[in-house]
Amino acid sequence: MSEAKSVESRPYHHGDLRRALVDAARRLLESEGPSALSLRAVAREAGVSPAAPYHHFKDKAELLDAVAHEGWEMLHQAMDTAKSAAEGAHKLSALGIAYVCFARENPALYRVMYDAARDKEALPIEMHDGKDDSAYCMVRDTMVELGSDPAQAVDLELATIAAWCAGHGLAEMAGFKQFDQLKAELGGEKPFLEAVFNHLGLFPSLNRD
Amino acid sequence: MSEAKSVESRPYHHGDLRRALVDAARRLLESEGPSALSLRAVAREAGVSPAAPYHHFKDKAELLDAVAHEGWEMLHQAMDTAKSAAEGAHKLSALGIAYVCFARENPALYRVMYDAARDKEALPIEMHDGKDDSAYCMVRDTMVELGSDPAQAVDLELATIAAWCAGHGLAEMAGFKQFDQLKAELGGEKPFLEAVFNHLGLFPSLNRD
DNA sequence: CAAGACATCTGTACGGCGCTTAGATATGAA
DNA sequence: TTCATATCTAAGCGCCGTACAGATGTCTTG
Repeated sequence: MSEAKSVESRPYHHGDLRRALVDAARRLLESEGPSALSLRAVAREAGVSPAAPYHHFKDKAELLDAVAHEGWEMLHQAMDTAKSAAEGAHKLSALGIAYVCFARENPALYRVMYDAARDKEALPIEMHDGKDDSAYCMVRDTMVELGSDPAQAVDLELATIAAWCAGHGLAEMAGFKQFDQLKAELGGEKPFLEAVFNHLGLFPSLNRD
Repeated sequence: MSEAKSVESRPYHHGDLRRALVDAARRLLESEGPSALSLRAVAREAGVSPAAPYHHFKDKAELLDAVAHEGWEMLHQAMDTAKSAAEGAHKLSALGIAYVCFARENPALYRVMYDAARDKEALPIEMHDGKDDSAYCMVRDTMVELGSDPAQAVDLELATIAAWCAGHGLAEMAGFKQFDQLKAELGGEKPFLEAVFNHLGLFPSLNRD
């Protein structure tokens, strides 16, 4: 009874269904794509009845929110890693590249993430220790580290917005067939992405060196 | 029999149902939003049975394609008008503003347009007289008019892509709540959009004056 | 003008969907 | 042990996209 079956907190009589449902959703998302992600299919994949998820999520959107949330965490981590690996003025473009690469490597997940954002009309803001720890905030912080004046709050915010919008746009369109030839000429997708970012003049420090 | 009932080409016995369906879809899109746009609802709005649309469209996606197509035409026209109204170096940012404003004023339509593009993994290319007459092409042409070297084909294309991606990203995110305060500080949405575009350094001619 | 070919539309049906409700079952606290 | 409560199942509602058979109107051809 009191013995822990697997890791921690197995609150009730079926295991941790909430966790299992999110995992099942991510599995389906990868294997079948976003259009196959029905609540019933997720329940099926998790081996429970179609009504079971409603004890853990108010509705389908709330389940997708949970999936999206994990996506944002993954994106944040990917950007964090890329920033650490880059040097000085390259940190900012490294963030952009990491952002777009994440979206391109996880297209279905990225779509769920932004569908949720569009519905809520807001990017997710993740607070840790009372501080905004979102990926968006990370871009702004990096701009300051690279020389943007934090006292010029409006300019700083506008530059961050411009950068984020460009990243999102590129993330959604990098796979479009129109660009196939250009990608081939430039030697693949990653060089293509870097080249596009180099044509964005929003990073003064980028243009300088 | 040979008398024209309304304008031209009334091919058959119910009128021009294809036209009526697209109109009904656009009406529903405006009044109820994209989530209410079911094939059955469109048929209902047009006053026909749920199966009738299948004689004019292969499936729901094809109907939405037709709606999206009209959206792209409207966007193209809005951009064309804006370009004509602007002077010299301002033509490019005028295009960007017009693009984002169109998306913001027709959010549901814009969503249908890009959902279709994402599914096809391609922007629509509209040919007239054998020439690419798409809105995307219009941006590239404008860059050339403003001094970009058409011989540097790769650079020109990259700059166009960067500009388009930034426009799309901003179009999707301009309504996010995170930006409400900033928009208020800047005196509304349009000044906000202009400010973001000014922070995109992709337009050398923009930065110059 | 008659007759058949054809395009167009309706009626009906199928399976899947999101979600609700009622009832079964297991868990944890008194 | 009892009982409230959390969790899950079974069944069902109305909606969806789509298919198909048949009715109805239009056009062509003789």
